[in-house]
Amino acid sequence: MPDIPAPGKAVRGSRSGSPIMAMFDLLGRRWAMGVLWQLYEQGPCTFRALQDACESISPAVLNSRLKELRIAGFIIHGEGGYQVTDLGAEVYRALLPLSKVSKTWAEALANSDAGSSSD
Amino acid sequence: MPDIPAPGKAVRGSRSGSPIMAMFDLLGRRWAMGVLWQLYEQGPCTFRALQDACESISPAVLNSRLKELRIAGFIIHGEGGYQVTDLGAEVYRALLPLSKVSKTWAEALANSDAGSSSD
DNA sequence: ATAGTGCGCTATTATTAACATAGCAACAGG
DNA sequence: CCTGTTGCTATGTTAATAATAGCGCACTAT
Repeated sequence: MPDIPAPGKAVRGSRSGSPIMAMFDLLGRRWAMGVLWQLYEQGPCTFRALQDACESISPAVLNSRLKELRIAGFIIHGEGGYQVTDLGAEVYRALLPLSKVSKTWAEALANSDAGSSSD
Repeated sequence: MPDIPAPGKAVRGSRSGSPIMAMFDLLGRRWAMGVLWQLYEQGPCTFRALQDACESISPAVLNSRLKELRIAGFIIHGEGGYQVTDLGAEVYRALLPLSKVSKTWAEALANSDAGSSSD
């Protein structure tokens, strides 16, 4: 198991482990944000339900991300299956602005596509 | 050149290409958020200055991320070197809540570490 | 013309992460 | 015992990233 990023320890982009860089290191891995996002939206669910929600994630990667997010304290594996913690929910909410921008992005691309062929 | 994620096209986590999943696919790559973050903080700068700011990014990866972010429309390569676009600045601002949570995370870890040995 | 500098990258090789698929061990119900 | 579901691991393959060296270009000074 590779080391899990955490504030205070050397991470990608910051040898001193600045919190934001540790966060980037943790969430900047394949499926990390997607898993957290889906887990929040689905509510507590099983490994396989989460795997389904992600459409095409392999169990090995899902397990890695779950382990990392669990050690980070963003999710737990309790009664009703996997679920986000309070901290995890905060992270989810911190991703909401990104969702908003992504829609702006989609519109910007739609406009530039429409304009590039006719004008 | 591998394909760059964009809303509307099949991406990791969404075959239909939902904007947020496209965003996750784009930003969920090594260094992607870090590069955008540093570029915004540094202001317009050269390839090598940006490489320095990232402490330990290889030129190949930096170039890949820059290409992807450029195609996405988050950054441009103009007069003063590389710099974020208006859309890129919006993405940066959307990452600010994540920075805030990362500090909460750091404190949570510090507290749990302090408590785990004595209690 | 030549040498030096900084620029944005590319080439190369090695290592690591991720993918895809199959399947295990544990538990529950019948 | 048989079937189904659970969380998860093993395996072989492919893609991504790392680490380092260095290229071609433009500019400057000599």
